[in-house]
Amino acid sequence: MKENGRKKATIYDLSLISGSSPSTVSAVLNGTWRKRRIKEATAEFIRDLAEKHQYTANRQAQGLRSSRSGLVGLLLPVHDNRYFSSMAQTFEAHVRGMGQCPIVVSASRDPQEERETAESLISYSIDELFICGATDPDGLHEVCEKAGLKHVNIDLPGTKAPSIISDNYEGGRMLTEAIIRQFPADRPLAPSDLYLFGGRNDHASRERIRGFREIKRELLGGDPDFCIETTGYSPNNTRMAFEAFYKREGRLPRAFFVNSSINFEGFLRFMAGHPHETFRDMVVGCYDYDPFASFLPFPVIMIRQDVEGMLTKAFEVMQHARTTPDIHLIRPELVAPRTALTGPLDALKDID
Amino acid sequence: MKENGRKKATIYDLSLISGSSPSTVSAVLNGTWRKRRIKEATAEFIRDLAEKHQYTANRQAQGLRSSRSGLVGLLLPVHDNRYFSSMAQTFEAHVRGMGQCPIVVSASRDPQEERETAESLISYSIDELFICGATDPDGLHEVCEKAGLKHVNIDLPGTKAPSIISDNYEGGRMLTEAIIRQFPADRPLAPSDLYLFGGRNDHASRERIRGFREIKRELLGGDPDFCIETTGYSPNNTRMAFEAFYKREGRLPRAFFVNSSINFEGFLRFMAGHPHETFRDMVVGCYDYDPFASFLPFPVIMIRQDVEGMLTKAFEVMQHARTTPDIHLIRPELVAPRTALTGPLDALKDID
DNA sequence: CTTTGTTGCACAATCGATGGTGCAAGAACT
DNA sequence: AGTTCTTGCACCATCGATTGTGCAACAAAG
Repeated sequence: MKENGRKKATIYDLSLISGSSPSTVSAVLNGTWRKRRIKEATAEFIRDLAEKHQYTANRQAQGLRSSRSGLVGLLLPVHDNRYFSSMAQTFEAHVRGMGQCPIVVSASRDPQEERETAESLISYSIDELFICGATDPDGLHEVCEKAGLKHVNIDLPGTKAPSIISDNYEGGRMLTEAIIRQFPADRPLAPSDLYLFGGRNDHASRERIRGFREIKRELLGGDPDFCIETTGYSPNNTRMAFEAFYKREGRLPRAFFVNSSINFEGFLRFMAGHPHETFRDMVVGCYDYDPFASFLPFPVIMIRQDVEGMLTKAFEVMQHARTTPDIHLIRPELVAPRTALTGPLDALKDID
Repeated sequence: MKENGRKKATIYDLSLISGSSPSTVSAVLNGTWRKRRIKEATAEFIRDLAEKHQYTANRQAQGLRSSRSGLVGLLLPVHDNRYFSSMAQTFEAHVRGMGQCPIVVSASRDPQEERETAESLISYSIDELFICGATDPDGLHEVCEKAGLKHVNIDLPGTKAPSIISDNYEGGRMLTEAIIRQFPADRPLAPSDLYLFGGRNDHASRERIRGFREIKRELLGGDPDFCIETTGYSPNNTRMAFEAFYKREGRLPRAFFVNSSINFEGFLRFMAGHPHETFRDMVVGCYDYDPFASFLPFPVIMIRQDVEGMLTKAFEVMQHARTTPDIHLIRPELVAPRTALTGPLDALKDID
């Protein structure tokens, strides 16, 4: 009906139609009108007009003037993985709940790319940045700091901004203990039967390994160095580590701990090249949860990090604007084999 | 060293320092300076200054003036799933490759939320919108159209904008045929042995079902209606469908086709409540690929949609600014059981 | 009837970049 | 020397909102 042809209505359009000034229209539509002592009736009238003309504010103009964009960023290593994608899903729900707009980007665990990505987000004047699993949190801190951008670390800690991370030490212990207890007392695990694959020299890996080694010593009475193979985070390197092991030993370890589902995917690649029988009597623990992985043909014990808990804490820390580099540990959850947990997907309304 | 204390440098700052006018600085830094006949030397000088002061343009101001933001949107149903998260990953690479900024959001397969999300993106003046798996593509079309926003549909077609979708009919046939051929000739599948679970009344499901039924008739000589159970896309409804089936029949079908990995997750929930033996001699086909699902304790044949191919096509269509609602079919790939394909993750550099 | 307050709004500067237009200085040409 | 180009840039309006300030009009107080 209206002349709402192609271009969006602005406060100036509404100003002309309503006979009020642009500033009045602006105040009414952004909620500051009481402070400006604008009559209820005027406000009412303008609000109706806005609705009728489907007015929505131009966020760029708003942002330019107020230097707040309404954008909240989440920087991930990658999307394509259950842990990070559920982080994205949960993050989005939080941000939308606050009336802001989520913007999720990945930076491939590359310090340079991390910084450039952050710069790029900053050029859009994002209001806050959640840094998840960054390789170089302190480098990112500098970039953010210089731009006056509030930020917290998630999953991997930095030394200059608050960090919310999984309790990797405890998680490592829980998972390792669960692996060990999976074996009956009559054919118990020897220290050299239990390996750890994956991870690199980051805080998370180190803590998990610390937990792994400690509990091995406690429960198995030993903890040889050669049982630790840090392969980095690439699936292919992980596969090659398993191939090498297999070639060397003629078999797989009776049990092993994989540092993440991405490393576990490397093991899948190994599996693809070997027959079913290779994987009997084997127990795997994985520091990540993936529902399909939980049902593989051998017992897979998993750790599910408390994504909801971590993000809730992260938003809380962000609000209180603490800039002290405290570290908050969030306890993860042990997931028994053959377990299908519910997740963010279950929030979907399923209409047909 | 410089006074680059807290606030970012603007063209005005550089203008003062360089002695050139803001418009000259602007032209130099945005590349239009040749058109404006600015001396090479001047340009050089200003570029150096910009670098020294770490100048980056304020995208909001740019966007406000030019009504182009450099943001490119991808609207997904959900993040938390291998198909969509790999869509996000690939999308991001494309967009970044074009020097733009990706913005990926999900809308839970809810038509209302889809529209509101699009409106919200529009208020940021995004330049293009890729609509993936939308429940109501035509509703979204209207919203975009009204704002003059270029858009294409992916995964689920609309009737008013170009669409790039998986060849669901062919994929349905391929997958069904592969399931059937998994059974040896001496104990072949009967028509009533092969079911289909999941999906709703959308284009993708309909086409897959059409392929499923046709090939059943061709190869098995029959195709009873009761073998189709459309359960929607929620894991829980899918689980309940399997529970009901199991209670009714006292067993599972010898083989079934699940419409998506999300429905497959519903089956996992069923599995969690039943012992291993329940799942012997069973074959599953799933219209989606997940590496872990491929290694479950029974043969799982999967379809991998050609995410890279679909997006490449989508960007191409977007560029050519076709607005005719053509439908482009992209052939998916059949994935044999126990297969670990490489994906976007493999592009990561893995440094340690 | 003046003085002092309050109410309700309009005006105009501003955020940082873009792009049309104008204009001086020097070159080229007659 | 006078006219016409060309070169190289400066000026200024503009995008759509926000916000500090000013000021009528009317009410209340003295």
